[in-house]
Amino acid sequence: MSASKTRIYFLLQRAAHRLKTEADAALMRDCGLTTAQAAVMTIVAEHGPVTQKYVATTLSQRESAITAMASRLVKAGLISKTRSAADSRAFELAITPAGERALATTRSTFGAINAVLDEQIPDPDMQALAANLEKIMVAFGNKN
Amino acid sequence: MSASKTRIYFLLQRAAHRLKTEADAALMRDCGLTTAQAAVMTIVAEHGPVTQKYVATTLSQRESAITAMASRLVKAGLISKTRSAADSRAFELAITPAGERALATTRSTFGAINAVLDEQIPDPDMQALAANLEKIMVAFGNKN
DNA sequence: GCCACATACTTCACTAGTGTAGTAAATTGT
DNA sequence: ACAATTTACTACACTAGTGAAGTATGTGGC
Repeated sequence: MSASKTRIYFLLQRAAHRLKTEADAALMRDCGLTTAQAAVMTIVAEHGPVTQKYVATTLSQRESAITAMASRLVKAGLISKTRSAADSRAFELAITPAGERALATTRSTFGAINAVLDEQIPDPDMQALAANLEKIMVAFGNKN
Repeated sequence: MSASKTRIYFLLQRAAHRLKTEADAALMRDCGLTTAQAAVMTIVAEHGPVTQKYVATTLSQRESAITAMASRLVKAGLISKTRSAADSRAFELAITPAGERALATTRSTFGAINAVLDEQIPDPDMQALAANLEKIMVAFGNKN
């Protein structure tokens, strides 16, 4: 079963879209966040003060996407954005206490989603899935 | 390796996003289409005249997304949109000759993308990946 | 020291999707 | 037969991304 026979491109996109839509609805209901916001906030929270460029590269996105996302998160009081002392072109993004609290509430929501995934895809298959997705990441990208 | 340990949610989203971005760029360069447009046109071309509801359900999207997409495709002359004789609430979407030609040019572009995927993920693994993505489709959705 | 280039970010027009609230046509129950 | 409900689609405000063009700051070569 080659890529073309499995129509793997569209299958991957549809699976990702369905999962995203479900996760978005659950996260919005439980935490008032979108999954895209949670992704950025997780990076900011885990890797200390980071530049927008760092977030963009980590998420394989353009800087302009992060400009818009950061302004929404700052407006919502979830992250802070201050000029870097070391490089006055750059900004430092940091998580706020409110952001930390919001992020904490996402754990159980993602926990529930992961539980459904674990139920449907047991351990060795999950590992294989992760490995195959990593291979796709390698095949397409790291042209950062 | 459970879902949470592999961070499977974000891994899947990033892999899908990278692949989509690459495919979008290649398709725009070669055929002047986006992958989202190609997805809708493929459905319209393969399943004869279809309603917008059918396209929305097939792609796990809302009808409002198809309203907007259809109007862009009609504007570009790639599909036609006519009132259904059987149900005058509904429309019938059909591919135009220009749409057919545009869609034909996408084959080799998707062929090239599939070749990269096949190179990175050989046969048995590709089959496993497809099966696991199908499981995600089952776990999240078919609430149509 | 300065000029050319690279880097960090912004802005804008665009595609593409959700979700809610609406309209008009079809269907169903009694 | 006709009211209530469902269905197919639209409109709108919103999030979220690309890609191209622009600004301002940093950096390396000479």
